[in-house]
Amino acid sequence: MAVPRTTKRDRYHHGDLRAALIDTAMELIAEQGVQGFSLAEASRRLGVAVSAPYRHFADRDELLLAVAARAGELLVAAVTAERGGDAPQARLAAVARGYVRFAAGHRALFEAMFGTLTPVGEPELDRAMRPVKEAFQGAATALADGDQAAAEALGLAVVAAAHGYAGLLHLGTFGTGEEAVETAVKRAEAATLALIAGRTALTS
Amino acid sequence: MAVPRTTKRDRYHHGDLRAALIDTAMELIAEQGVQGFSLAEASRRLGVAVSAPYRHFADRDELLLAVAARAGELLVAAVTAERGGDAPQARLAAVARGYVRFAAGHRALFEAMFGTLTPVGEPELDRAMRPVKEAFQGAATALADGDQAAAEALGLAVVAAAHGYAGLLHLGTFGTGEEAVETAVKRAEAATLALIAGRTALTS
DNA sequence: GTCTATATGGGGATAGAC
DNA sequence: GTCTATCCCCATATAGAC
Repeated sequence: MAVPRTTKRDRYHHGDLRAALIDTAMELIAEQGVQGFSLAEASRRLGVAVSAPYRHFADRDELLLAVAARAGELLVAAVTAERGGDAPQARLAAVARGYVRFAAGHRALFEAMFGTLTPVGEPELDRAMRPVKEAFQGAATALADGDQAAAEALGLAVVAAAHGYAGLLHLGTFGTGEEAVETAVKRAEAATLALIAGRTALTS
Repeated sequence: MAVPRTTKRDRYHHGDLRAALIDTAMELIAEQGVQGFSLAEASRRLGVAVSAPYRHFADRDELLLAVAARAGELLVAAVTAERGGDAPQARLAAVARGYVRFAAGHRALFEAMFGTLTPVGEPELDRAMRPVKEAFQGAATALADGDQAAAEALGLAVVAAAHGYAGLLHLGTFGTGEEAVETAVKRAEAATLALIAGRTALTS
């Protein structure tokens, strides 16, 4: 009655359960959100015992942390993929657009990175965010006239704005659907340009 | 051994279980975070059966939604309480400071409002945020020269920035402790001033 | 060292009694 | 409106098979 998991001969060892768990977790989270995800269901999908994951992760949160780190890589990729002209202003605005678009297109993963699960200022999460911040600051450097502190301040301000618009979008402030996404993206871009225009106020 | 709940005679009916549940939930959330909160524990604290809450809330999420709404009221109060001079710029900056300070001082409640729990663009949550946005937009109006759309855009931009700095603070970007809080508050204030200075770019 | 089988305890949720 | 009883799912721990 029971369906055999593989025709040949079930390998006793999965092979790469750790990576498979992260992949499956990301799928489940994308389908049902973070709270809808369970170790048990991930194990079921992979055809392993519910206790198997504990060979690779101390607990559920540790797996979620690994997921958040992977999501961070995807976010970096999304942010650097968005292209927009050569002018420094345009590049920084493009990064902000990419950030909001990622949040819109991968809502559950985005929430997995920043959601409640965060125990207490998890250093792993800040580490995952570092490349993202660097992407923003890299684009901001050209606008800072060699002033390191100014570049850092501008980059962070644009990250914060993009992050905030993403949050408002998820709250429904701009409505729902593709139209809402575009509104949020446009607003984040405009705010980026405004921050650039008024950037002398950032380092008072 | 068991402590009687009332000296006189335990009323079979609690009286105002709904309100008591919201209060207790806020306490538990403040103590242990959102994920650490359970209906069962709240029921235990109130001396009622675990099934009693279901007369007042459809499920756990519905109670959390009520908590988020209450947290929103506290946030509005915190935001309007922060005073800072008469100049429109100073008032708007004060609102932003209040927002970040609230996020810092009531982290768990703040996360309860914006955390993962949000099913899908819950309208209740956006409703809870509306007064907050209005507080920002009210302060922004004086800077918009009677332009309604400009006031709305500026207000939202400042909300977004404040929200973003709050998120970065919780991630540990500015470190931990009171020092980190002050850094985030200062940065949010500076970003507000920068957005004001460059606000013509917001409504292109 | 990696996975299975199994057991414990807790929490969410429902049905029917009071 | 609340309680008791009940079910199911899940996180986690332990012992043992491979």
